[in-house]
Amino acid sequence: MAVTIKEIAEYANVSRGTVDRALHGRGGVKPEVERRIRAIAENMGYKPNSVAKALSNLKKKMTIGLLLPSVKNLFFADLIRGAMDAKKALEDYGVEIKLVEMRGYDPEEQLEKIEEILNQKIDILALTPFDDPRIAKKIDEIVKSGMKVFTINSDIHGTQRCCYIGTDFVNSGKLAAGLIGLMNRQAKVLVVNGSPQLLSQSQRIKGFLDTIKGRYPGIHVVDVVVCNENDYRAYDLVREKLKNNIEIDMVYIVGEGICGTCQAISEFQRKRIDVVCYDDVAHTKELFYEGKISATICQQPYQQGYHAVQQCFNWFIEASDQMKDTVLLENVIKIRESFFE
Amino acid sequence: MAVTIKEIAEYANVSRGTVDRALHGRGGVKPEVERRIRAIAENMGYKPNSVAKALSNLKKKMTIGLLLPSVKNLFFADLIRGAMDAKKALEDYGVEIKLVEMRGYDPEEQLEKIEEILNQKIDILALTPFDDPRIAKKIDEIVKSGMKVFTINSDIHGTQRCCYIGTDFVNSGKLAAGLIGLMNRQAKVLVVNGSPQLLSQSQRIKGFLDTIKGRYPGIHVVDVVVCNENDYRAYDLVREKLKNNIEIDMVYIVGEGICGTCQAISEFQRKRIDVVCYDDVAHTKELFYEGKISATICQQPYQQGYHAVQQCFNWFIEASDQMKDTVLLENVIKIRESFFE
DNA sequence: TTGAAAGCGCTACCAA
DNA sequence: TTGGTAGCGCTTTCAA
Repeated sequence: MAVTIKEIAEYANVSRGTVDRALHGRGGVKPEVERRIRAIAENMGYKPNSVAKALSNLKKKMTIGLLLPSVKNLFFADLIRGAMDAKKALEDYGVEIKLVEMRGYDPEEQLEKIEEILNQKIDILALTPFDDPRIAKKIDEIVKSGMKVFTINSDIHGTQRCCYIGTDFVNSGKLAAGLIGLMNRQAKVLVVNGSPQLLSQSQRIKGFLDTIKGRYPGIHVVDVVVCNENDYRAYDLVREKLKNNIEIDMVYIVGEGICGTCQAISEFQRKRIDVVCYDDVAHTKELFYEGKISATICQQPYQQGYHAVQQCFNWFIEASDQMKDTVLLENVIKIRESFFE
Repeated sequence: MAVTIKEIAEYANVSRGTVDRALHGRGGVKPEVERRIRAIAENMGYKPNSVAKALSNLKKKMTIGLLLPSVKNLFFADLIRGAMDAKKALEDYGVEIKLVEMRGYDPEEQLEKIEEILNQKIDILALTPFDDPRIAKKIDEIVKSGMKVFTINSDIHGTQRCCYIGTDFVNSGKLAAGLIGLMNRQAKVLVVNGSPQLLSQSQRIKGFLDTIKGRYPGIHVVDVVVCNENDYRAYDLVREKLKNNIEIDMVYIVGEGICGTCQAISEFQRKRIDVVCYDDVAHTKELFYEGKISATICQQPYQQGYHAVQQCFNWFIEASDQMKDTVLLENVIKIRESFFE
């Protein structure tokens, strides 16, 4: 049986209360006594029992404010599912979640939503921040006011946030390059970018181009088009590019616009064109089934949600010196056989 | 705040002890009273608090006997790491692990080791069973004696084991076929089998062949060789096959023998040959770095170990009717860029 | 068949 | 600056 506070108290000839105060530096203990108790605890190999601690702290609920750009977004629906499952697993510890959803990528709107969620008596803020200096500033204000802030799925640099839970976008770009390299070392690639101003996508493209330059010099990027995350725009753009650049045999879709792109490709009957894209959403499975996508690189949204809540909880119960600054979920490559028997 | 036993007791005008006995069917409660208490609990939406329960049960340690063919095996070293991390996370709940390691695949030896581990006062047995009727019989005996048995990494059919934690080997064979199909729809494949009598490998080959037949008719299996999990044997066999079958441009390694196979290939200078294999062990990373492997399909050993301990714990604290019969870890595809920046 | 009460290990509050 | 004690929710034991 592990060492308990009670045992330390007996050994040190003080009360359990004093031991508790000493070990947690709550003050009100004579420095000399505190040192002695600390030494004894160290010596006996004391490790607080987290279950007892949790039970004792049950009264204090911990509420996580979760702010996500998730309206009508299947990726974030998965993420929320993960968060809610984690919440269920931690319910007995008193964990609660207040979810605020928004749509689109407007920093001003996000600032408003942040205010809204802060008004709901939360203990921790977890959000997917937009890459904007106003948001960064707001986050630092919140942290300064004493609240912990966690970033999910997308990080924001130069702030005092506690921890980022998400993937490495540069790496996911490299993976795309590697997959294309495996399929065809002489590939002629059309890149379909969703929105260049999104950090995630620019990082992917950076990783992609770096890897091609360094390791697959035979691969040629024919063109890069921007579809503004819109399927119809993607459809038009890809159709035109395919018509005018018959050498294209590979399409790399960096953001949304997957359905539109695939539609344009399947109408273009001249040759086989492989598609590499991201995530597993809406029609991904169907497109694999029809052979329109060759590979997709997934961000594990469910895991992101689950781990985010888990991390918030960990920080809440003990914000020790060496907590994780980053929890990186692996980029998972999926092919047709990942989905079908 | 959630409903507690105390509240139910007050409402029902009985003591907390009676409520506990009634809800858990511990006996010694008048059937009529028990029904009434049950109804009230149901009505109030009672859900026992797992933290309090755990604290209360702290005295009873739970010891998992873990029997693995892990001597000098890096794959299982990872698995053990996962199990130990899970144990550390559950230490405060009183979880202990007794590890017994063995080497090789001899059922008789495994029977002995099972006896050895049973003598150590364990509450639960978790093992990687060999696919042998004697082992199956032994497992059923153990289960009949009242102990729960879990299978890790490799299942054994037709037994009363509680839960299998591992991957789907048929699927991992299908994935190999899919990857090869992406790289070259006309591939001429040499299959290097480790040991045909291992269920895992025969299942992989089954999945592989099924998928090729159904979906990649252009792929041709030139030959299947058996290297008995031995690198030197693999080296000899592959070297000879490459010499005599110059059309081979793809090698699918189903079990061990990766280093030997790669060595033979790199000595064979005539053309580019892609390699698809399993797991991430010993020299995998190095071989990727040198470009000798194109893709590997990983079983997530760490996760297997972690989830195994977690599942044992879940079953131990409440063996409800609908526990999971299987925990399937995903087969994870890795390529060069999964390992290097 | 039931009630009462003593823990499990930790926190927090009040009194000294 | 300390000690004492009452919980947190559940289990278990002893008496009644």
